[in-house]
Amino acid sequence: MTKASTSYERIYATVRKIPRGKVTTYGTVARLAGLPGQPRLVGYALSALRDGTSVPWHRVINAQGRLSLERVASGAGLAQRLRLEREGVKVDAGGRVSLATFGWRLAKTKTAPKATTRAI
DNA sequence: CCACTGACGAGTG
DNA sequence: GCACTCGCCAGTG
Repeated sequence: MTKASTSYERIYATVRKIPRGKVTTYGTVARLAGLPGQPRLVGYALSALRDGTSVPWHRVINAQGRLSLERVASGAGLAQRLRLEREGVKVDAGGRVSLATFGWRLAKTKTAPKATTRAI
């Protein structure tokens, strides 16, 4: 991987910075990774990941507050939902998450309802 | 080299 | 809130 230092590394590094109990969007990750306007690359990079990865990809959802994995109708979608709930993130029946509440670096209003980050 | 697809975002109706 | 369109880059046939 000497010359393989693709933007993927940056994306993975950014995703790893996401604190537990919080979620962020592809656009935010792309921006922090130094790839503004390239949210697709984030999704592409994450899709290249596999089980056992040290990257909390399940904390990355789309700007609509929905789990992207549900879109591809994959068993991973359910796994992501369980992982998020396990971290204290409430996931709607439709696979939607309240970005205003659990959005990392996205907290618009003064929401931040106490630290939902409870012991896991 | 060209065309299609894909874990997306933002804008419009 | 939902559906459609366009734009962005990378991988595959």
